[in-house]
Amino acid sequence: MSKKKILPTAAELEILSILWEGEPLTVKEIHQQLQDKKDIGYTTALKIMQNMTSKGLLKRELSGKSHLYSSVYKKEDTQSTLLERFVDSAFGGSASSLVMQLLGNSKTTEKELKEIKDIISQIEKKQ
Amino acid sequence: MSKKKILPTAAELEILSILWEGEPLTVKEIHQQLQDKKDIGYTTALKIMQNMTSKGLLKRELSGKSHLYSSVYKKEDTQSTLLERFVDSAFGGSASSLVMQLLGNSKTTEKELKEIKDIISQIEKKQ
DNA sequence: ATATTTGTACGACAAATATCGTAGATAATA
DNA sequence: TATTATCTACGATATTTGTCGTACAAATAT
Repeated sequence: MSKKKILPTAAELEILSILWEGEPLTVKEIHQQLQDKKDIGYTTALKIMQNMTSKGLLKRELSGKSHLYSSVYKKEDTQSTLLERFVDSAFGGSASSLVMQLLGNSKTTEKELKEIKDIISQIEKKQ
Repeated sequence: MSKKKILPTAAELEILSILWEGEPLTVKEIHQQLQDKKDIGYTTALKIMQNMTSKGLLKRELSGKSHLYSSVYKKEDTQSTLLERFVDSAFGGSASSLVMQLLGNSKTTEKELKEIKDIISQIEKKQ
């Protein structure tokens, strides 16, 4: 038992986020997209992605001279695991108090509020 | 402008969580409570708390021979900042998709669902 | 007065992460 | 063919965090 979950670090998550929008990608493409956010060297991006591959977060295939990378785990699965851990560590396991913070936060727009409402009424219907 | 926010690490957050339940506390008291979760040495807890004090996460006052520690930032403020960063990094800034994950998660109980609903209708009333 | 307990301070160390430089291989080009 | 560009592989290094051990000071107990 106990397949211990490998969770991405902050830098790794940035790379995963890019991949989830359109896999597979080369290191070059990832590096270019990363430039929008922060300024790191090509080999840094490469190294991180190589490490992620060793850890089992990414897989890759040869394409000509270079590699095409894609994520091993689905976006939703990774998000769900990260979220679970976050609720536990930052909100003592209370999902509702997390949502309370979220809705009290000025950054949560009215549009998002409506979306959240809709989600809830849909879930209610199912039960 | 731009006082950069100091965010607690995982280990630091555990200590903060204890403090938020009843400040101030001594290192000894914190260390004892930490034992429930994990087995670390006294000086480890001490060192982390000293580092947190340097960083500005904790403040302390002398009380006899020992120090009484308390948190500098309110629970809600820290949670809010952590949450904001988490939404950005793990959910591309979309709070509603975070809530969707949360509500789809089997670990979210029906009681929590109701609480979340109540929060939302309260917020709606205000607007 | 001496020994023990209780606390802090400080330094050492390991692990994980992030960062990059350089080397070497292959492909494209001049 | 010789040069340049493009990639990967492989260290080297810095930073952060977590972890203690040891030393030292002060209070307490014997």
